[in-house]
Amino acid sequence: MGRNQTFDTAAAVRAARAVFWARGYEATALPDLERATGLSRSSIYHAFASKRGLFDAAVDSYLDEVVRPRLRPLTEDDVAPDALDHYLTGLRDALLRGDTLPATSGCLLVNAANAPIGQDDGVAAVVEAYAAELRTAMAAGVRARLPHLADDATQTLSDVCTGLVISAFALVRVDRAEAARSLDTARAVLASAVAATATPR
Amino acid sequence: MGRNQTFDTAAAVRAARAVFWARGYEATALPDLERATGLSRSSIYHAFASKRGLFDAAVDSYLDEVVRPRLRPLTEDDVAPDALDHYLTGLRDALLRGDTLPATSGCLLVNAANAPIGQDDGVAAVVEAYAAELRTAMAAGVRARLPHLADDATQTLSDVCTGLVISAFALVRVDRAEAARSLDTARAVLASAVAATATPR
DNA sequence: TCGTTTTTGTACTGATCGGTCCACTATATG
DNA sequence: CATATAGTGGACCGATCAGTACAAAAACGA
Repeated sequence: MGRNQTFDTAAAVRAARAVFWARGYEATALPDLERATGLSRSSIYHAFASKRGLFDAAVDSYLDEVVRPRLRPLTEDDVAPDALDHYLTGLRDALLRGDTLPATSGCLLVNAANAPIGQDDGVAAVVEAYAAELRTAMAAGVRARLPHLADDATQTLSDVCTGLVISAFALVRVDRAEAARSLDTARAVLASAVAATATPR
Repeated sequence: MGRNQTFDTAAAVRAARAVFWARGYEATALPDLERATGLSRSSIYHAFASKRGLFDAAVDSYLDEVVRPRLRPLTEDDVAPDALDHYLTGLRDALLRGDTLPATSGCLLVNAANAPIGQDDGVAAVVEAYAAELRTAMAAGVRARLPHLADDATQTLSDVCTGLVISAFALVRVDRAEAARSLDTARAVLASAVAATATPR
């Protein structure tokens, strides 16, 4: 009983997500969100209770629709040997590709971590979990490429990749070339580890 | 002729710097700056012309009084072999040391890069220059430790250190342990490069 | 003493912020 | 039909924002 919702919630969240991604939580004003979603303020508050509620929905959708799809080849049951290299080159290309959101605005969550909203316990927990997810995926990629590597070397290598991915995100907004270099460095480290294992001197 | 300035400009900038560092440019309000500096709004505008002017002064003082002193052992004419490891452990300890500004708020410039103020060309240029300065210092540290390393390996190694330092800064606010891990990873990579060079198999 | 500069206090501007409220219309079920 | 929910529009709230204006006081050199 009662009227059905006419707009697509997921689409509205995606539109809001783009604004939060590009401008950050604090700098995004209600009129921006009304414009992006095509919804009136009343509808926004009806559907999401608050600006913060919409942001939380945007973060969820960011993880589900942006982060995890890109990470999938590294999180599935069997991981291809070149999956990690593909991830790094794919991300590199994305950061260099014109005016896309990743290129101009990096990572929604890394941005949030270094903004006032990052001090919020809930947001901090999400970012922390994201970093852990990233690190697990990197480790899977390293293991797929170098199955016989010692555990501590595997961990160091995946921590290197994780850190360089994060630093790439932290730098894109200001220096796209430096961000790409960061990802190339991760690939170089990986390649030299492979070379060292394949042809021990 | 005329009254002399009674307050210490450098001290006022330091006080403002701490607020910008902890809260970011956008979230810092004029009353915050009045409280921190002990100056009235009139005096602030008289001395620094604008909030932005004070921020620029804070950034300069951050580079001169925070960044470069810590980097000095790596930027002087002759660099000690263990200077880079000292830098990394020193930074690691600073990020873990209680309620200091680096531990709670990371790096003023990395924070600025991921905030709306980072879109400003002037600020972006400063952050870019900072990243370059960091990378040069890391390279000097690597060369001091491994003088006979090939050029490309030296560059990769210093890029790894630079990236892991940046990622540590990008994560402290949200996950102090992960940030420390990032710096430990840099040290581990460095150590294994040393081991590989010292005892080639 | 006289001008000059520093510094403060206070009040103000115009704009924007997130959020609320309400009246109204539209569409669904029963 | 009644009733419940979806959605809009617009006015409004109190708070806050960066920045300005102005007068007064305080400390300096000449």
